[in-house]
Amino acid sequence: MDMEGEMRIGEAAARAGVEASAIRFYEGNGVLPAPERSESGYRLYGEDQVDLIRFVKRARSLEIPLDDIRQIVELRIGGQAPCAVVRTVIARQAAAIDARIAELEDLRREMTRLQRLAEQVADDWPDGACVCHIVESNNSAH
Amino acid sequence: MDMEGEMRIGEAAARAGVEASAIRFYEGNGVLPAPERSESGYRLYGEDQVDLIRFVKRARSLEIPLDDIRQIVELRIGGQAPCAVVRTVIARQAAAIDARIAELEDLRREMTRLQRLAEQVADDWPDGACVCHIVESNNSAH
DNA sequence: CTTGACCTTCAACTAGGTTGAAGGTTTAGG
DNA sequence: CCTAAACCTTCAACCTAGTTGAAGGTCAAG
Repeated sequence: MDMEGEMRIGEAAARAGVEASAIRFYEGNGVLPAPERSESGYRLYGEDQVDLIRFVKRARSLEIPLDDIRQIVELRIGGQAPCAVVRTVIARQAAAIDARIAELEDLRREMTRLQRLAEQVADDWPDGACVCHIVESNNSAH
Repeated sequence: MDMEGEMRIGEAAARAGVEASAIRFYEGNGVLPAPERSESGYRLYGEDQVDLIRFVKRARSLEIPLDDIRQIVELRIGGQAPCAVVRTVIARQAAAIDARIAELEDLRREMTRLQRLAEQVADDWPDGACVCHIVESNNSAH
């Protein structure tokens, strides 16, 4: 019942929904283990490896850093339950996302302020008014 | 009245609030013009150059791409009013920020869902329950 | 036996810088 | 005068997370 190594990288990539180059990149960076090779040197993957690739894809779609993913994958491969680490990583990522959203909302408010300022300038000198200085004249904060 | 080139890169950087290495990087990438040099090869900046560096810093703090900033700086140096481009760039950047915020809010909702799922699992099997599969079991969307 | 699809490795590119090595300059103090 | 600190120079490597392309090997079909 040795069903290992049924497919090459192209099919594994298609099944997991990533590009083959991404799989090679993950392997090269220690995120995924080196798979079997055919006699001629082709990488060969089984269903379980495809599951692992899917896991990495899903985690990346949550924008979790590869360093964190690598840790979790290592535990899984080592046969240990990565639950605690998964919880920690999710919490950390949630916090990072919150922080980034807050940052971007600040920026967005600032952009709106600049746009209103630009309109104002256009109202004051309607004929080809100059908006050039609205960016440099407001170095407050950030 | 030749007051050009009163300071070296360190002071210019300090006055503009950036690192000297960033100024060299901007110059090397055509965002800032090459400044005068002293006999011994040191870069020399005047107040107007410092203003230009401040402008770049301010624009970067709005996370405007260097390509856009370079365009605006080129117009300014060429003596042309960059107003129209500034308006366009601000609008484009505002749209980009909106898009990114929406993306991150989706992610944030997904993280919250995962965290609730993890609690649920912990409730069902309170003694060292396994959360490992909550990430890989939800490949919907994204 | 050739064509095309697939695979291999390695290197370069993306954005926006930071960090460090190896070496030259300037300035203040002894 | 000499030296040590602080400053400057250029160039190269590193960061994230891959993608793209070159040069070449493998394999099935026609």
